[in-house]
This record gives sequence, C-alpha cells and structure tokens, in this order.
Amino acid sequence: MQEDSFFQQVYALVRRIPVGTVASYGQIATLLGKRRSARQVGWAMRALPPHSGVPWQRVVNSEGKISLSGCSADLQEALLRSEGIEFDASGKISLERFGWQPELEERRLQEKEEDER
DNA sequence: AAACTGACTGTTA
DNA sequence: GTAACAGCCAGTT
Repeated sequence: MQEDSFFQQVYALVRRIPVGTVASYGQIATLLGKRRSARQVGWAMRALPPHSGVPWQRVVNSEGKISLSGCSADLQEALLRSEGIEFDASGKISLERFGWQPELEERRLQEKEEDER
C-alpha cells in the first residue's frame, strides 16, 4: 500500500474534488481509465485511515446516495451538509446540481484566462 | 492456492 | 418498480 498503486491514484483524484461537489465511485474509476472498477474505489475509501486528508465524504454512488450504513453514513451526510450540499427527501443528492464536472472546470479556467488576456 | 467478500455500476429480464 | 449477473480487484479467510 504505497507508491502509485491504484489506491494512491484514487486518493490523488479524490483530493481534487472541489468543496461542495460530489463524484461517484464509477466516475472516479472512469477518470482513472478503469471504467468498471468502481468497487475498487470503494475499497480504497474503506482502507483510508481517519486523518488522511482525503475528502472521502465527497464520493457517493451513481444514484447520488450514500453507500454506507450506520453512523458512518450519518457522519458523511453531516460533512456534506456542512459543505453546502443538499439532500432531497429520500436522502439523495442531485448530481445535476452537485456532481463534479472536471471538464466544466477546465472550461471555466480557459474562460478566465481569456478574460484576463 | 482457492474461495469469499465488498463504501459499485451498467445491462438485461 | 425489482432482481440477477458480469466485470473489476485488494484484502481476508
């Protein structure tokens, strides 16, 4: 569990998820070029030590729901709410509103550069 | 070494 | 709407 293992790649990517947005396990896997390795992303999150600095709470399943059970789920929801993310009546996050969109980020960056030019 | 277990997901029925 | 299944792979029996 070191070097540039799959887990490390996952952590590096999860660290880039902006505050107030969420990504799905599958999305992380896809961005890493492992389209069907969502489960391993879940493993990576599970293996995470408590004070790793990785914003694990920003990773939810493809429905926009929390995939944990028990008190861990409560913690995740609390963390996300504190970041400004809202849940609907069924405990679901609107990926439309809060989903991480790396491509849009790039676009915004480009637009900003154009403005400054 | 083999079988089993998941913080998953898209497809198929 | 539900259910089964395949694909993926690290860790744990």
